[in-house]
Order: sequence, then structure tokens, then C-alpha cells
Amino acid sequence: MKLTSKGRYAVMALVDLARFDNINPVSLRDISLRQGISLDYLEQIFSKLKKNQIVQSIRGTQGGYILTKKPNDIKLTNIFHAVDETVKTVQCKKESKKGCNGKATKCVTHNLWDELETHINSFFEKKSLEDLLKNNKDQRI
Amino acid sequence: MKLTSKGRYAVMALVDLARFDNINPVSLRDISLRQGISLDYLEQIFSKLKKNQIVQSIRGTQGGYILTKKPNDIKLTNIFHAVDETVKTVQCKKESKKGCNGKATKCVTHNLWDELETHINSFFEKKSLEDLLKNNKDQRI
DNA sequence: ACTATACTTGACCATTTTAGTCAGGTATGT
DNA sequence: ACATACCTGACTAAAATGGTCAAGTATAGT
Repeated sequence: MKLTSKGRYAVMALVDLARFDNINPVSLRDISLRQGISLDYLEQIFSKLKKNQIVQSIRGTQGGYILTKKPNDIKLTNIFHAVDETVKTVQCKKESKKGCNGKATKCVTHNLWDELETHINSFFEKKSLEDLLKNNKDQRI
Repeated sequence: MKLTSKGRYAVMALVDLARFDNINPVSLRDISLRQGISLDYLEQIFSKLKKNQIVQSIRGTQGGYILTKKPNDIKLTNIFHAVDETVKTVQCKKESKKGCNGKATKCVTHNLWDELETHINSFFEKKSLEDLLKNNKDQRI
């Protein structure tokens, strides 16, 4: 199962972006400085966010990134999915197509991880960038 | 975040154990053969399960392991906890005690992982070995 | 046209974790 | 005594993580 700092950085960066993109696009350099995340690493992350139509890029001086949707329409599940933070667990060996570990039948945990994935996604589908913004409105980021 | 095959193996092995410990203790060798899990690896896993009072060991010929509780009283959260499959996510850098990444205030994701952990645990606290046994009663393991 | 800014891409790498293996032990029933 | 089976710790190949580094391309402002 993967849920690491790449996903955390993506969320932090997008919240930062959502707070500052009122007028102008926000550069990764600014986000890097404010959030304390390596610029080179941010570029990797935003490349994926762009491919998944979560952000849009504007090149050149005064360029940067802007959100493609309203913060309320960007759920955390979209963000995690974009940066490959899949809540996908270690699968059974798929040597035979119907069984696990070379057995004829499914193992007892075969469906368990699927249920878990559904359960976790239901958590992240409810949470949007907007929610995180509200929670931190009084705080300085 | 960690949730890997160690936890999956532990669950598979314990379900196997629960099915066969009616009269005699079950040897790891049998579990290893039935479930297709390395014996050496199983020994590591059961060492932890024993430390956490989930199983009891009986040495010598005809020895093996038995459950310390009824399958219905062994929740998956207990099992995962025993084998260090903590649903613990990547923490913020704790350089300063109150802030994240050296900032003065908490980052926006600071409480998010805690909420997630609670959410996942609620899933595993409901599931017991008994539940898994029922779901697979008709199947051959 | 030049230049600084900022996005874009791909290769590379040190460290840590994972998923085991290996080599010895110790206890006990027959 | 001896086979079985638990017990323990050291070791390791491969993968994932969390980045860095280098070399671009596009654009706004002067």
C-alpha cells in the first residue's frame, strides 16, 4: 500500500496554490519557498497533476500554475490518483488467473483489500481542497 | 503508509490456523504448504503474533500454534498491529515541536493523516477472523 | 533581439523498506 | 536418541522512496 509524502506534498502544494491564485498564476518557486518542498521534486509532482487536468501551466515570465477547477470540485481522491498514490495494496501472485499463490481457489484476503480501497476512497472523496482551506483559514501557511 | 504482504500473510495464516486447530495445534510447516508462504518468513511473523498474545506456541513433536482467543474476538486491527502493519503515514518533519518543515505553524495536512488512520482502523476493528472464515466457508483454502 | 523567468523532460542516485533466506540454536513427544 | 517443530538473529537482493542534476523550451518584458 502506498500513501507517502509525494501525496502529502501534492496536497500541500495545491492548497498553497488555491490560496494564492486569485489573480496571477503561482510559480513553483514560490510554492517551494513557502512550503519548504524541493523545487525539482515539485516539478515532477506538477507534471503529473497537469497530465490529470488538475492544474494548468502558463509558461514564461510571470508564468506558473493555476487550478483548472474550483477548490470545492477538487477532491483529495483526484489528487492522490494523479500522483500515483493509489490505495492499491500488494496483490496476490497472479500466476494462475483464478487462484492465488498458484492455488486453485482465491485466498481469504483476496477481496479484503478491495473493500479497504473502497472504504479509504470514500474518505478521500468527501474531502476537497476547499475543506482544507477552511480548516486553515485562520492559520498562516 | 504501510500495509503490505506481511499483514496479508498474517491474516491468511491465522485464518488457516482457525480452520484447523479444532483438536491439535497446527504447525507452521502445514500452514506454509497449504498457503504457499515461506516457512522462514512465517516464523518471523508468528514470533510477533506470539508476543502480542494472538497465538500460543506448543513445542516439540506434534507441536504447533493455537489461537489464544475465539476467532470472533480477534479483529484484523489486532493482527495488523501485531506485525507492525501500522496504518501510520509519513509524518511532517519534526524539527520544531509545534510546526512542520521548520515553519511556525502546522501544515494543512497535519491532521489529515490522523483522521485517515482513524477511518481505516474503524474498518479493521469491525472485521474479525470469524468474518473471514464465514466468507470462505464454502471455498477450499 | 535579448534576457530573465519559469515550465518541461529525462536520467540518475543514496537511502530505506520489503520480503524474504540462511544458519544456527532449543524444547519436547515418542 | 532422534525427529519434529518452535526460536532467534544475521544477512541480502530487489524494489520503492525521495529526492538531485542537467539540459532543454516557451514567453513576457525591456
